[in-house]
Amino acid sequence: MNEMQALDAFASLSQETRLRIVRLLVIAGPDGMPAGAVGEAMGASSSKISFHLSHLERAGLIRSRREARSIIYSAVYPALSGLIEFLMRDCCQGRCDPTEAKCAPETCSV
Amino acid sequence: MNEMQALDAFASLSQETRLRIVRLLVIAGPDGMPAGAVGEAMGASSSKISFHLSHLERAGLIRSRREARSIIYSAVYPALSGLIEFLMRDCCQGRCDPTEAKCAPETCSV
DNA sequence: TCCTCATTTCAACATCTTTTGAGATATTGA
DNA sequence: TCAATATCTCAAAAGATGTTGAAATGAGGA
Repeated sequence: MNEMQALDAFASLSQETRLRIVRLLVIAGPDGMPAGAVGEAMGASSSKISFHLSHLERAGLIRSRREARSIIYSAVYPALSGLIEFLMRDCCQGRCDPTEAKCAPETCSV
Repeated sequence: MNEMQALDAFASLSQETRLRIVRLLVIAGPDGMPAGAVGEAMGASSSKISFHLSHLERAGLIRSRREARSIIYSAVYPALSGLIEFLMRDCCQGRCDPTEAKCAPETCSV
């Protein structure tokens, strides 16, 4: 995960419809769900959903596969968890380990 | 952390200067650093830095305290780590625990 | 008190993002 | 092959966000 990827990912997640789509797909699990079902869950037009789904896919947060007539979208879990790793990298100049537990900078400074 | 707070946080992190400020403050640790030093590190005008610092503070990702003439900014760690918790909530319909370790949905579906 | 330093505020402008609706494309079953 | 279904693309309009430079505020020291 580099800065540019992180920026794209955060931009993707900063939009209400897209954040909801990601959470829906996180809950759905690795099998994912078809674009149409996502659209129905969001109550949004197909072009709107398509726009947001490709935005999320370009950012690497979800991916798609075709299955018969449908295109199935699913969450890319490592991309999501990689975001916090990127944010917390070098936390407190390396004096604490944010991957071990919740980063507790009170315990690692001075 | 609710949806609106998460949207604000992600929007804050989706801008290059702001993402760099947060990473700088994460590395700086809980003591933080004055606005002027942040601006110098970014090579940006004071009004630009001030705009982005208040954006981040409004989103709850950083906070400030006055110390003599300077205003010292520091990262709010729980707000940062709360972001992934929010994203991963109910992951795979609760069949895996994303806070325990990296969420491994391969092991929790079907 | 007055001056200086550190930071914030403001308004105008430029730029980027999202929504809309119409039409295009791809896959399957009759 | 044709019709039906599922999804995507595109351009224009609307809306949101970031940048700039000048002026305002607020704290501390002479």
